[in-house]
Amino acid sequence: MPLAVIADDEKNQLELISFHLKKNNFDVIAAGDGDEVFDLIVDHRPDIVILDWMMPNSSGISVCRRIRSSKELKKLPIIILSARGEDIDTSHGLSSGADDYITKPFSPIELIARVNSLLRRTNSEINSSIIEYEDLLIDNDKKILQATDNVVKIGKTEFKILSLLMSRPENVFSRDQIIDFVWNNMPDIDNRTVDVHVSRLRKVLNDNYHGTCKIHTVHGFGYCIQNN
Amino acid sequence: MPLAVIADDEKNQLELISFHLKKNNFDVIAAGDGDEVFDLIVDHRPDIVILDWMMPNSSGISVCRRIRSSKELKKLPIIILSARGEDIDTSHGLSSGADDYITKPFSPIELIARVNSLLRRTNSEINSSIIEYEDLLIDNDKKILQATDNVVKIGKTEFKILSLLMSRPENVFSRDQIIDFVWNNMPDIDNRTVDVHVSRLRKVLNDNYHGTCKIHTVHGFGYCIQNN
DNA sequence: TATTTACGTAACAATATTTTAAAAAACAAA
DNA sequence: TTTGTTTTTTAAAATATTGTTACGTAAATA
Repeated sequence: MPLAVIADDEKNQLELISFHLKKNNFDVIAAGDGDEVFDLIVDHRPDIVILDWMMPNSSGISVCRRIRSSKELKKLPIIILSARGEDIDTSHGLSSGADDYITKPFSPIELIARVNSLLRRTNSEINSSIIEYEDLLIDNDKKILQATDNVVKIGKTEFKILSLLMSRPENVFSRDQIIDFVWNNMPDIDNRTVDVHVSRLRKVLNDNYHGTCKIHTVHGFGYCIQNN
Repeated sequence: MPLAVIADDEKNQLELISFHLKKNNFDVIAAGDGDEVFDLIVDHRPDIVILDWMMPNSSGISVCRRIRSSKELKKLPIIILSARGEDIDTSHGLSSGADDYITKPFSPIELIARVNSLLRRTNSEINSSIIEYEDLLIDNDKKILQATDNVVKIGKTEFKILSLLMSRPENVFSRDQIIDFVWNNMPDIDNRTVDVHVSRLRKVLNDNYHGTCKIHTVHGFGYCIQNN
């Protein structure tokens, strides 16, 4: 669940944006002015920030600048909201570094579309996309699993589970952790379902790959991938 | 720091644009008429050019044509400005080779957004004028697809989709990514629409080309172009 | 050992995804 | 305008994947 920090001094606007983001599976932290928002960003490390152009204390632009000049936050995706015809000259200027601009009024659909689009853009650049362990290789760009050089076809769910396990070899993941990751906290997924997918995954690996590692069951705890 | 050359015969306008670009970390060289501007471009090799439609001596459009017909400058990103009253059909303006087209009056924020967006677009691999993969060749200047040497006629949408896929062979693009690219983040394009265009693309390729690669479906993820 | 709890997996049902033809809508040219 | 082209939506059929159940087996506990 991605986390968005939004800042706008108009309470209505703030609630509206918040509502629509939440409806689309975002966690939302809302701020009413520009000073507040920077601290929130530092504390919570959101995946995206949405800033109103005009705010008390510190304008959207100035927050934006502070973000861009911070080593830690430099790459944080930022969307700026501005009213059409807002007088830019009297504000602190335009040197923003925002990734996208949306002019008010905008439709909720447009907002969500722009937010998602921006996240896709920035994610695909940042994701290193390849996870390797022993002679297994997951390529997230190509969406394939390579086992000792032959490409193995697996379903989306198995793909995600294997990605998770391989992201931290030898680390034991509980079924709940796996459900959180694969199904995004869907509350009504049965634990046994995880077993079934692991079982399928094992079968595929068994049939297509005879390397050194496999998925281990850690009784009472969960699963991990490991040698032996 | 990117360098922009701007040309406008109205001094106020010129200064305004210059001001905002500078605020946004651009270096700016300003020209007052159409003859002057071409020399400046040749001398300074800017990253982007912004031209007024109506100028003494040489119109924006004619400068634009000269740029596009120069081997060296062919790829230079160009934005054309025109007053709302100036009744120019957009297609004519764009067919002169401009990459974007803004009608006055525009807000500074819009200008900056468009400039940045254009720079992002043109920096990416996808817009390099020729994309080759196996025995397929896309020529972005001539807007044609060559399949093993015969020119194949395809629609604009199919052209763009194929461009995207071929820009990163074997990379899987989600339907949403495809929509982002082809329809410019339009929020209300149905995912099924992508399928239809891919379907048509496949048919065209099937009928006109018998090479080694084709468009693969990656169930649950999207499409990619690849051998086999 | 007997009992309880956890795990594995086959088989089936429920879902989801993809393909494509065809209708509707949008667009461009004459 | 009409005509022809391209694009988008729709919907139904074809595929593929996923989730549940049920029951056998294994491991832990007492």
